Amino acid sequence: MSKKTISIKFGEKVRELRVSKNLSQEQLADLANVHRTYIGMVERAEKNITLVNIEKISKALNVNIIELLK
Amino acid sequence: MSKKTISIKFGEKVRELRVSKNLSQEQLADLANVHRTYIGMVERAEKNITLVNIEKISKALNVNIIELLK
DNA sequence: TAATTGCTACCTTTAGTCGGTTGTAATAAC
DNA sequence: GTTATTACAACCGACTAAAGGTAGCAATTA
Repeated sequence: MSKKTISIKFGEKVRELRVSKNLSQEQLADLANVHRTYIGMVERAEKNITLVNIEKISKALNVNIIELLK
Repeated sequence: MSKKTISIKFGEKVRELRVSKNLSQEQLADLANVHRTYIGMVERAEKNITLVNIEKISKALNVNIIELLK
């Protein structure tokens, strides 16, 4: 039974996919049209991301939203 | 190809599942520990819900988060 | 007419932006 | 083998926009 919060799991998944696609935080931010510092905050689970931004990031990473929540 | 935003699709799904389980907005709100009117706003896509509240509602509906985003 | 939902308005908290600085690690270069 | 140079991510306030959350009443429906 995992103690990891949903935000932590989500952030880890974003980082994993971003790195696997050889993107910097800034590059991903540009693709998703969010601020560069925001990607770092999401990956570190410092922010409680909204549904619209979850969708933006999933599109920027070229994966289905569901992949980010598995 | 659907023009429905992710928030609209999400709200419809919440309502569909809530009704199918014979819950009022208020009952679901109590289960999820959010306010009664908030559930209505989410179902009507008037709010851009955050990940933490998505999780609360999915647990209250007793479904996996993924079910709410399909 | 009782239960449920919608709508409006409001306040508090936090998501999300912005511009900058700092530390690190790798590469090359002299 | 110490010096740029480059790229990256963490961190830092300060700020703005929007989400979270509540209350009251109108409208709807069973």
